[in-house]
Amino acid sequence: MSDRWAIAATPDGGAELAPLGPDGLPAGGVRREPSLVEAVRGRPGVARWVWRSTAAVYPRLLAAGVRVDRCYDIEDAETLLLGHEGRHGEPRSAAAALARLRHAPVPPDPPQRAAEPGSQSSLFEPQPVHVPLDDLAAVYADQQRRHDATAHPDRMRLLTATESAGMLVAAEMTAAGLPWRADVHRAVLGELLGERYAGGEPRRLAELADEISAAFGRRVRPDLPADVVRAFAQAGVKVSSTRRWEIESIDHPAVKPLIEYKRLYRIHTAHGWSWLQDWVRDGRLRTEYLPGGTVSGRWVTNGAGALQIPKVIRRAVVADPGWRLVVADADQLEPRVLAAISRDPGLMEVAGRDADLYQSISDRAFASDREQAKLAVLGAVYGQTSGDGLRNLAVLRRRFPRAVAYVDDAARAGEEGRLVRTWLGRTCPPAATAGDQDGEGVPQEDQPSGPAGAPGEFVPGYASTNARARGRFTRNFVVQGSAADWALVMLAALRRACAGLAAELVFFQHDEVIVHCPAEEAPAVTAAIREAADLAGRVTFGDTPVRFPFTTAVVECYADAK
DNA sequence: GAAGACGGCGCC
DNA sequence: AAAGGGCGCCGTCTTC
Repeated sequence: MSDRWAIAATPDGGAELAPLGPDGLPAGGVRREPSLVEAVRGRPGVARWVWRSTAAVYPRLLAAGVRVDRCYDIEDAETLLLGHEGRHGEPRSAAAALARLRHAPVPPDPPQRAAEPGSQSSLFEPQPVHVPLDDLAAVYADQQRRHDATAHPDRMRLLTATESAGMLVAAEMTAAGLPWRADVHRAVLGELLGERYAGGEPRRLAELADEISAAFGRRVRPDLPADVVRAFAQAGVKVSSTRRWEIESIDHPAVKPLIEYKRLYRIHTAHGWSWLQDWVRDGRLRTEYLPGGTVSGRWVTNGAGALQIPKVIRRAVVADPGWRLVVADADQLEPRVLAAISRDPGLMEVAGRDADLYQSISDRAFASDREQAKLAVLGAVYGQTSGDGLRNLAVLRRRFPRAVAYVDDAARAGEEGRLVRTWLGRTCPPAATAGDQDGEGVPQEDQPSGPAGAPGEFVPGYASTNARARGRFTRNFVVQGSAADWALVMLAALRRACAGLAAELVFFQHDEVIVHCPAEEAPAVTAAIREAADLAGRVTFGDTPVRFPFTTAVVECYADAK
């Protein structure tokens, strides 16, 4: 049996499929079968399924109990390849890719829609435009050639293959759901917010609002920033906003209850009773994971705000009876990634140990002040512009010149309007936002774009402010995005390691993963996570001494992991 | 009444 | 001590 097969779902639930030859085109005749699910189930020897879109095909297979080892997601690869080619805005559907290949009019992409609570999500929507299998294969074969034209074809192939694996992980996590105890969640809400008055207002919020009003000497609505700013002004305190960092140093009796109100109000509105009603069913939090949903390659979720769950609410994440949660958190991922991509000798040396990286850096350069070292590193990665961070950055630059030069170069590229890429080749979108001047982007040749910033009307200070913001973005992009590259490779390896176990991946959040498994599998899962991290370091970044340790915990409740 | 901007804050 | 990067989602306010 050929190791790669292409498959296309037909509108009646059937499939067209064919084995692919070395050129990526069908090597035998195209078969038509009445059931997509049975077509895949009956061919366990296929090493990689090439299909239009994982989100469109795989949930149906999972619902029927069919898993696949590997896939190649044509529309995801199209997105990555277009980005690398500096053509971010162009339609990415298979139909569009085919039209470009045929020099035909290119159809726009169908609009995305947000998840609605309780719906089965976009994953079960009907196919948009049916692309016949021969045409799909033609697009695939052309994509293989386009990989060869990139700066690092081997890395680009790894990127598309790995993000395809990520699509499988995402569909499986979406189908599995995160174990969620609604009764525990309700108990936490009761403790924090008190019982609800008629109309849904929690007692504790009402009490805090009263305290705040009493402190100001008049009725104040703490959920209205404008009202709070006015109240402070009447009390003789000028504030430009009611953000916590701005008001917390003010000496006024309203500050303490106000900050507490904001904390609890947030929990009530974003992760309270109605959230529970909307997103938790049958003991699982239901959301949809979207790999590569951000420009840097980080994932997003569609629905439930599942990557922003407050720590206090994590008490509701509890393993099934007899099962455990293996919670694993990569230690100081971003500076380790910076060491690997910059190949800075000093930083690689400290990142070559499992010990706390910020502590190691502070021992070398910051008189053992870990917090200062951490702020300096984050300042370098985020583009800090003022304060202590700048002085610390100078220290960092002296000790780790290549690492700092790497992010400085990325920042300069951004300020000059050039493209930057992650280690594996994910490319940041050009500065000009969709639809204005310069629209069609800048192909490979990284041309300097004259005076930095936007063409068009010139407002003194405006262009340079934009250029600096752009520099901070590209500076961060190369590190955050390369960390996302690594995380994707790690996830793919971990998924493979869990294939023979009952264990399943149930959560992934940038540098943290949760596996739900029978208690007796927990040691094997823990070992698999460490092996996946090591493997990902080697596969992603090649031959470097940099290590990627995880902090792992085997717990029954997520909140006990930290 | 729907859509979008904005302030604010949770997570990494 | 100062207010950098990436997101999603909420409620309010504004606009059409």
